[in-house]
Amino acid sequence: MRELYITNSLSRKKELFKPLNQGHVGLYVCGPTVYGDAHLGHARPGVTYDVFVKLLRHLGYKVRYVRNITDVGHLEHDADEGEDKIAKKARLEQLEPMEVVQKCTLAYHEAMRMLNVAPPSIEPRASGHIIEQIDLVKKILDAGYAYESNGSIYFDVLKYDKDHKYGILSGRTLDEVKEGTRDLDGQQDKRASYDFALWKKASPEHIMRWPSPWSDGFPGWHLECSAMSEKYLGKEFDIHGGGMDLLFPHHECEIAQNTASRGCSGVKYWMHNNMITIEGKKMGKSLGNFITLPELFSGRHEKLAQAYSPMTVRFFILQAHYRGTLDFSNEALQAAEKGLRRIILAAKDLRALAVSAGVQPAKALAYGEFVNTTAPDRINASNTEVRELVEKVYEALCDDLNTPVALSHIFDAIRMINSAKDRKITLDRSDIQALMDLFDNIVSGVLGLKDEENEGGKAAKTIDGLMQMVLEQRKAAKAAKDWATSDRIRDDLKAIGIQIKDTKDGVEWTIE
RNA sequence: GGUGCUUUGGCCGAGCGGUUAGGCACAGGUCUGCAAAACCUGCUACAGCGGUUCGAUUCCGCUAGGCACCUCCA
Repeated sequence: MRELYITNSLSRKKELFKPLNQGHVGLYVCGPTVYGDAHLGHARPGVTYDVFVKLLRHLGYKVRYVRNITDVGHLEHDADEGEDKIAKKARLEQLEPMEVVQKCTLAYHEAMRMLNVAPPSIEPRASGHIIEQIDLVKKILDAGYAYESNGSIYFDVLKYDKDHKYGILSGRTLDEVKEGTRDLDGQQDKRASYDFALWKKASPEHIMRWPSPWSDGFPGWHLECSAMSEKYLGKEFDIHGGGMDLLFPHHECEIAQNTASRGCSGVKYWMHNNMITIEGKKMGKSLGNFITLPELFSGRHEKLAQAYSPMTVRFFILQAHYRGTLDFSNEALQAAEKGLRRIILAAKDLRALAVSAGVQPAKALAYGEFVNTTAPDRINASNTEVRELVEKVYEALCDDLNTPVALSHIFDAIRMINSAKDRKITLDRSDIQALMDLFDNIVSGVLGLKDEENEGGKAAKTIDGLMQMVLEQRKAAKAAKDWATSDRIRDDLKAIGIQIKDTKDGVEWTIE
């Protein structure tokens, strides 16, 4: 199997990926807290880990991809004292908390589907794993790394730090954590400000509550990922992913919980995707720069100059490396839209080339006759060149999922395809086959870039038929040198968003 | 305040101790009845100041700006 390197947040270095079990990968990614619309920020990990999983599967791994839904325990303002996000939303909208959860989960799924993000193998919910979480709390208590206080259970960070060292992922020492932790009101139950809740006793008005040996209450936020990852992937698994903002404290606490309960940190490789920023700043409700995915897809937001299709958003995300921040702007999205279009059109042209594969173009010239001597060598495509190019794409993807570099090589392939279409170069059958494989397996398969226009199905066929009729008219007009009519047809089509292209091989058209 | 990251051409965004990333935009050309598309060509940048080196955008230090985490966040 091809070597794959990923940046492990634990070491902050690129490491060769070695699965715990030959040929199998266990991957856990922190999913959304379902209390609001899916937003631009959700698209990043969604797309990133989707590409990662598709790459792993394409390389031949069997992947179990677990992505959770947080539907309880995630509190506002402070991890221990705030109101539950979902309960708050439910109160505001006068819904059952589970109605909020259902509504938001469906919306999230729909947004992911539109982005061509495949569903995970397992999508467990925190509320469906209360028993496992209570069990985990018991284990941590038994191991002596937690204490009960007034019906709530807290993790004893100080004791844990003495035995195991707290902060291995974030690179913080306990002293640093102490200094950075604010002292808040209502923390009297905790021995130290940096201790975190494993189980919280519910106040009388708190509606999301479950019985436990300690109190009627609810699990701490960090608990669910430890409990569910162990249940579905085992005490130790390969990769844990999530957004960089979760690195501390969420993932740090997971490691502490895992180690305290199972004796090992549980995760071999930690992967973190960076944030999408808007005007250089992280997206957040308080900053007023919050864009949801439905808004993005419809263009209905004051910051949006137009609507952007899901594929445009996907391509936009893939044009940057997942570990870097990616800044949203209309200019960047518009550039992405055009870049994506180029890929989609090239894919169509390639299919057309493939149909006639093996048939040398009638007017094909000898190599030297058309090559501009000042032109770079790359237009002189050859078997080796296509093969090298495909190899580079794989290399880039296996080098810590470097999608921007992979795309840059794919654009080189597109230049080849276009040149072949223009008969500036010739591609033989094996070249075309190799390029077809590249587009099917990587562009469409792994990167998940698909032709959105071609999804209409029935309607597309009707339009196709109509277009043939219209173009027939135009052809007749042209034959009669009735340029006024042929131009009018072209301009009228343009006005309704259909663009005509006269090529050597006939007329092509695209919907803008 | 603590910790970490970052600063690339008009815009987005890779990368590396010495060789053109790529996309978008822009300009010129080829093709075409015209146009569009496509193709070719041009645009060669790495915050500032020092240092290491035969050589630094790439390593080190300082200065300036930006960001993230430390509080819920993908």
